[in-house]
Parts: sequence; C-alpha cells; structure tokens
Amino acid sequence: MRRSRAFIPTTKEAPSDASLASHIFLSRAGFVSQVASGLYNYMPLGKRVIKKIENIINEEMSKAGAQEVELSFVTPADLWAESGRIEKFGKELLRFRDRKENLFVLGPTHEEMMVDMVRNRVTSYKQLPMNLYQIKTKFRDEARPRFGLMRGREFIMKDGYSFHASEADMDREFDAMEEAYKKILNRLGLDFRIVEADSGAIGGSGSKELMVIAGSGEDTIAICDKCEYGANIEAAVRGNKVAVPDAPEGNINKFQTPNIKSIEDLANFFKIDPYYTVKCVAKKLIYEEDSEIVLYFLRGSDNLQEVKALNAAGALDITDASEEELQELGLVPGFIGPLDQDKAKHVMDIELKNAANMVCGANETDYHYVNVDLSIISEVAYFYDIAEVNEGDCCPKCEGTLSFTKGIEVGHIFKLGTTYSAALKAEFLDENGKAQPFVMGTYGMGVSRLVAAIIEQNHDENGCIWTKESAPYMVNIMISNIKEDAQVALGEELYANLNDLGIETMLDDRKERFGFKMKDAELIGFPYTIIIGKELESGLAEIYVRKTNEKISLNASELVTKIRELI
RNA sequence: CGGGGUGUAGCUCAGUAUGGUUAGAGUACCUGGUUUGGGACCAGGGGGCCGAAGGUUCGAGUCCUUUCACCCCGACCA
Repeated sequence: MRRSRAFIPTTKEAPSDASLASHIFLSRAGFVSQVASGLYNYMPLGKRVIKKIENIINEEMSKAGAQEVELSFVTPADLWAESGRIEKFGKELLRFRDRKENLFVLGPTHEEMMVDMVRNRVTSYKQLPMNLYQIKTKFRDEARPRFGLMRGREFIMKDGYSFHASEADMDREFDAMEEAYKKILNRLGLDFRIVEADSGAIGGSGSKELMVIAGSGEDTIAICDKCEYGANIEAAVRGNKVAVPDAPEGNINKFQTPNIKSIEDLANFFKIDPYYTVKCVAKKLIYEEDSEIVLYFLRGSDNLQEVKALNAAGALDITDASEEELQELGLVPGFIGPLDQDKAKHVMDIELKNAANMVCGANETDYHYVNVDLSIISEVAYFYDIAEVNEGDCCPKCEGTLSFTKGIEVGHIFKLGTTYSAALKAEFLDENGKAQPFVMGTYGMGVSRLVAAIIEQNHDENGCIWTKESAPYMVNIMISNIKEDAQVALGEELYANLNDLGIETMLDDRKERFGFKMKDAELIGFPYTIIIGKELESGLAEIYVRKTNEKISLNASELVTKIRELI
C-alpha cells in the first residue's frame, strides 16, 4: 500500500476521553474511531490487525479439528426463554421486535444458538465429539462500556462449543483447547497466564481464564513465584501457613470490651495478632424469590471474597447488610460472634475449623469471648472457603509464595457439562440406544479485546509496537525526501521486491519531512521501517527496528536479505 | 442503575461568574512559495444551527426549563 493513498488518519492529539495507552494509540494512529459509547469503527489498519488475529485463530482451530460456522447475529428471544437466560442476562440483552412483533435479541454469546443448530441434527454418539466455532460480532448492552476496545458493547469474539458423549471426552477436549489457545497467544507474542477462574452461576466443573499480563488489566490474579499456579482473585485458594503468629494462651472467658468494635481495636485491646480474632461480615443475599441476611465469619487477618461468599450461599446476588437489618434480627453489630449464633444463617471460613485461642464477639454489647476453641462447634457449623487470598500467602500447589498482578481477560474456557443441552433438550443416542444430553465445553476468545491487549503490553511513549504476527504491515519503506529521484527509485524497487516476496509493505511516498514521517511510523508501530535518506549518496540505507529503537545501517543492496532475515 | 462532570470548527480547547458588533486560538485541511534526518516557515483561504427543544429579553454560546449524548467513580460484567 502506498501511504499517499492509504486511509490512515493519524493525529497528534488523543481524544480527550481516552486514558488507556491502547485506546489513545489505536485512536491516534488511525486504527479505530469511536461512533458511540462502546461502539467503534475499524479503519483499514484496525481491520488488518483483526484479520491477522482471526487468521491465527482459524489456523489453530483447524489444526485442533474444530470446524468454523457462522450463526445469525439476530437471535429469537424464544431460545433465550427456553434456556432461562433471558432473565439472567437482563438489560445486557438488546431486545427488539420485528415487523411482525416477534421478539429478538442481538447475540451476546451463542450457547443457545449453537445447541439449537446441533440438536436433532447430531443424534448419535457415533457423530461425537464435535467442536464448532465462529468468529462473530457480539453485542452486550453494558451499563458502562469503557477503555476503548477493551470493553465495548459491540465486540468481536471467537466462541466455540464442543459436544461430547462423556465427561471424560469433554475433559480431553478442554485440555486440547487450552493448548490451542496457548499457541494462539504465543504466536501473537503475548505474555500471558492461564488461571483458575470462578465457574459462577453457570456451573460446570471447571473454568480457566487466559489473562494477558498488563498493569491496566481489570482483573486481579494471584500467581505463584515458583510454579505455574495462577488464579483469579475470585477463585484463588492458598496453602497452609508456614509461620503462624504466637498464640495467646488461657482459658475461655467472657471479657468486657467497651466500644471495641473493629478488628484493629480488638487486636490492640488484647495485644494479640488479628489472626486470632474472628471477624464477622454481614451480607444480604438475594435469591430468585427472596433475600436473607447471612453472617460470614473469618479470621480477622482475612477479608471476605464476595464471589466465594455468593457461591457458598448459592445466591444470585450479594449486597451489604445495613445496621438496621441486623438489629431487626437481634444482632449486635461490632460484637457478633459464632458461638450460640441462632439469629441468622452463618458461614464459617474453612480456616476457622478447629481454630483455637480465638477472640470473638459474645453477641452482647461490649462483650467478647477470649481463648475460644472453635472445635466445639466444628461438628455442626457450615464451613466454606470464603476468604480472599492475600499477597504473601502460600501457594496451594507448591512451596512458593503468591503475589498479585493485573490481567486482561482475553479468553475463558468452560466445562459446561449438560447445563444447556439439558435445558434445550439436545440429546443423542448412546451405545445402548438411550437418549443422553450432550456433555459440552465452551471456549471464548475476545478478538477485538486482543487488539487492545497487544498494545497494552507493547507500546512506548511514541506509540504502538506491533508484534510480528499481529502487525498490519511488516515493513514500512520511508522515502525521506520525495524530491530525490534516487531515493524514490530505490523505494519503488524495494516496494516491488518485498511485495513479490509476499511481505506486507507500506511505502511512505508522501511529500512530508523526515521527522514527520518518522513520528508517524513510530505511532503506527510497523515492526520494521526502511529509511532511505541522505546516506544513499554513499550507497547506504537503514532499517529501524520499532521494538528496540535501533537503527541498522547497511548497503542498499543488502536490505531485502536483511529484512527476510529479521522477520 | 446510584454519584459526579462535559457538550463551541475534523481534533484539542478558550469564551459562559457580569447577555451586547461579524464567535476565537492551536492543530488539521486547501492554494502558492521557501524548506527536507526527528511532528518546518511565510502568505492567502475554506470550514460553526455554540448538542437539541422550548422559554426570558430589544438582544442569548452566555440566563431559565426540559431533553439527548458522551466521559469519570461505583454497582454490574458467559
């Protein structure tokens, strides 16, 4: 492509609302333009990057034996009613009626559609397993889209669904997809981590997220410094503490603790480590029909992980409980303890099982118990892992230490089981001629989010730095002075040669000054820029490497060879 | 969905407290000239329903009401 003819509207200034590097540079370099909240146009460069990513996905999916399909974007609301997700998805589903007043939704994900396409067409175990996927625009009417391509309302996603006759076969495919996804991200040149994730309300036996490591990521992940273990903070677990603080000694006793309500005050009052205090976090759990107050007890040194708390109660939603609501139940905020607790349902953190030498509320204003041995209630109480891991905690898999980092979720793979096939009555006949629902897996990867993730991880103060397999063009040939015939001649010659070699090349043939064109090349982020300039008088030219900022000076005749060597 | 903010040229923004000629700057764009290794310079030029609707006024970008859009914090996010 000739730069003089290309539609690449670069700008010196970023849109005022952009704060993230990817958002700023993708806008400034003319890859995307915003249309409305969460809606973006892909201009030629952006479209090329999208295609690059899609091609890699297609190649790896094909190698893994998956077949590409394309499902209708507009989907009948009936299907969503059938699976029960029309309520669950709520306002994120964009609904509308056609001229015949039939209700439709724009697909935010396509489990229902895929199952619908397969049911009654795949009817025998002999046809299984089967893995179908598509790369398609999705629409979720997010309450608050943000960060440019990172979280749009309309976005491009690869979504795949596999159908199996058994759990074991689904597990096998799940692992195969994890491998395929690894290859895709490696080819894109990304630093990523595959982490354990919360399976949430969707159920299933497992889910993993593919996180691109970036400070601007919206997810916190806990990773081990010694092994491969990594998990979303929502799902992270920890190993046993190596060193625990010294325990206070004594017999159980009731102590007056005037106005001592917080863990900090309590620890100071008794001069003990918060590790030996019992914290109570009261939450209101929302279910389909009603709601209730649930008390969560955990060590004073820990914090409640809300997603875990939600899962422990099997509720739809969790919110804070107000003091009034607690008092109505006869609870005394600040002094709530687990002993003789009959006012509200409660959940104990797994670490409190048989914990000794604890200080906890006495369920009475201004009183706490000390030296409590919780083994006295450990037979009857409900224990669940509800604590959020802390930095410095032990890895659950090895001797290592956990630390936190931020990640961008670019993929999520799920073991769905029979959730959707059962709801939509998608069945096959097994060896015994018995009808069984498909055992399913689902595999998502955010294509447009990957574009942003690549730049989040690969940029500097001057602009984008595309990785080799994601770059819109591999080489940019810059003619420094368009009035110098020799420079133009060499540029044209190289342009023709590189194109013949199948190397995607941009020829910057604009009548602009050197600095202007360099800034432009840096902003766009071509991996390599051939600079044809003054030194041509002595037969030399340069190759500028965007990633390292180095300039390699060499004889003009060696340029093509060197480029082929570099790419 | 709660709380806050902003809408003026393609883009970034002045101007609005205190209403008053023809609404400004930078940048981008067009023409001509000079320049050509790090976002050049000179001269000339085009470009605006001041988000929209209603109102107050002799007069509204500026005051009032309504509304829409976008952004930020939070809640939410297979």
